[in-house]
Amino acid sequence: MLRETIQAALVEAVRGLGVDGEIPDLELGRAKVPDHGDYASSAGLKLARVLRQPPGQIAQRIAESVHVPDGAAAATAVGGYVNFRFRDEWLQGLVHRVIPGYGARDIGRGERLQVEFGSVNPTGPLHIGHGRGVTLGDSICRLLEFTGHKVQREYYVNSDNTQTRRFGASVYARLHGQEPPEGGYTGEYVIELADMARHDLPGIEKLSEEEAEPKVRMYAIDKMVEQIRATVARVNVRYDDWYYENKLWDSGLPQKAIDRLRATGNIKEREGALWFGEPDDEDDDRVVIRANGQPTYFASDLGYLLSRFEQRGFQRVVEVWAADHHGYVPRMKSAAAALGIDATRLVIILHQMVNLKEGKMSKRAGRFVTLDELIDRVGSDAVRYFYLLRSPDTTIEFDLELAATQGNENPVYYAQYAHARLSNVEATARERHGALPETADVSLLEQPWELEVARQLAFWPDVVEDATLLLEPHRIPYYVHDLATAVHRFYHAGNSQAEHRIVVDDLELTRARLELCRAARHTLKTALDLMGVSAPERM
RNA sequence: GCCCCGCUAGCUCAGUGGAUAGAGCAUCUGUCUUCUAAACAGAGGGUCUGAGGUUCGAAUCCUCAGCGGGGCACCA
Repeated sequence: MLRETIQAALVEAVRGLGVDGEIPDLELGRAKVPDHGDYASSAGLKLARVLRQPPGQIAQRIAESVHVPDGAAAATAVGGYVNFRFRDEWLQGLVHRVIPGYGARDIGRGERLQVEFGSVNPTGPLHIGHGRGVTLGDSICRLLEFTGHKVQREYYVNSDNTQTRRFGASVYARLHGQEPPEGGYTGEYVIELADMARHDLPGIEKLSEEEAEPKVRMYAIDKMVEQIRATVARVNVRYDDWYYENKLWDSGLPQKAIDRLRATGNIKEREGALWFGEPDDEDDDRVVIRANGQPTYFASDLGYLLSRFEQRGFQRVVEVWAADHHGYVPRMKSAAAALGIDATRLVIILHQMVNLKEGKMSKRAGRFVTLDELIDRVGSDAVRYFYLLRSPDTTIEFDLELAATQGNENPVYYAQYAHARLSNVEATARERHGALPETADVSLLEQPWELEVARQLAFWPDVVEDATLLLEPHRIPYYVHDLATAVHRFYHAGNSQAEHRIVVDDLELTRARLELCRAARHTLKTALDLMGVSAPERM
């Protein structure tokens, strides 16, 4: 990967200037102005103090001595900056080296990690806010898998908590033709679930409430999980495991965690309940076992930590949560630490909410717009593209009217169209020319719009690395857009001047341009795959 | 009151402490006898919420303030 190579060359050149101690961050990054080249570093400015020399002079000496392997890029000093520009020959050669899966690097070295995402209470259909979590989590998994991590994708199914009990009670009430209890679930689907339960659980109505409620609840939860599974599959989201809370209780891990924390002084008894907190500080204490003997969700989460970090041995766990759970982050971190688990192994990604312009969502009232409805309206590809386009820190204001009327102006088509065009032109070449030379002479790729495509390809590994290390998939659609722009220009050059078409009479030239098409198409496909968006061959 | 996120072009948003702050949409002007016009070329549009501070250098880091959203349960 070139960025890393240049960074190393830069450091070596700085050593050559006689700097032995720690070298400050030389700020090697993408040059923002085309005149400055492709990568730029403020090395001269950074070292001015250490070397007690003018920045321009330092940059000059670095530019003269720096050795970029393979002659990949040329260095020039401008002011205190050292700028690097790709050499055409290197860009041409790169085109050959782009194969399917280009950009993958073994960053993870086989690290076993779990990504737990989308785990909403199975008490109703997924709405558009949940859609953000599942697509974000799924793309994080795809990135990690692409970069040498061993990923397990998990959905934690709450089944025994207050919310799911309320849900079960609501279905039970409907089963008997009654209104759901106070604070229960009132959606139409609850009535449907009651009808299904009546059919699938013969005699359920005759049982006492005490006997019937758990059966009805588990039945309804299973039905909801089934529905959630079907919904996420529509947006290409896959899970390895659906981990049920009741399995956790059966394992005894929550009790084991509590016992351990009691020994460390993190579990305290007060007002008839068990609390978790710092041994000598009551301020942030949270209830683990209620005064009535019932455990809270926090008790199960303690066990869940042990399940993953100890019993199943994940080196790292990534959790994707909606931002309304942010207050829970410090508690989970301190719980992990108290259990003897290095808290940095627990990575929590928060994403902001998804709002509708028309008004607030309310799950209980059943007025929400479901993820299924959204997919029906705009299609899976657009759903994923739009969710992933935003940084997790930004609230999405979903304009349903606009989303529903989207056509040409939809950015997902821009990227897909580039892929389809490339596929089409390759097919056209086969039709028109039949057999082409086996190998391409990439040195024939010398037009600026051709080299620009290659230049974009050169940046792809950087994007993959940054997105992986920062767990920020939104970098991918922005890259896809840049690459698609280069592709469209490359293609379009042939619209105004026939000799610049990809398929021309000159077989050697055609072959070279097809090689560029192939490289760009593979990279577009790879990037779209990471987003879970399809790469059509025809549109 | 405390905690989290945001505030960048008319709108929606990018932007690892670096040079002249970008994109899409919207608006306006051009380009199909064509390998796909779902495209391309171009134009206009900015007090990066405000005030201090750190730094050779701040949209970016720190402090304070404002506005918007979210959270502060023996719910999850």
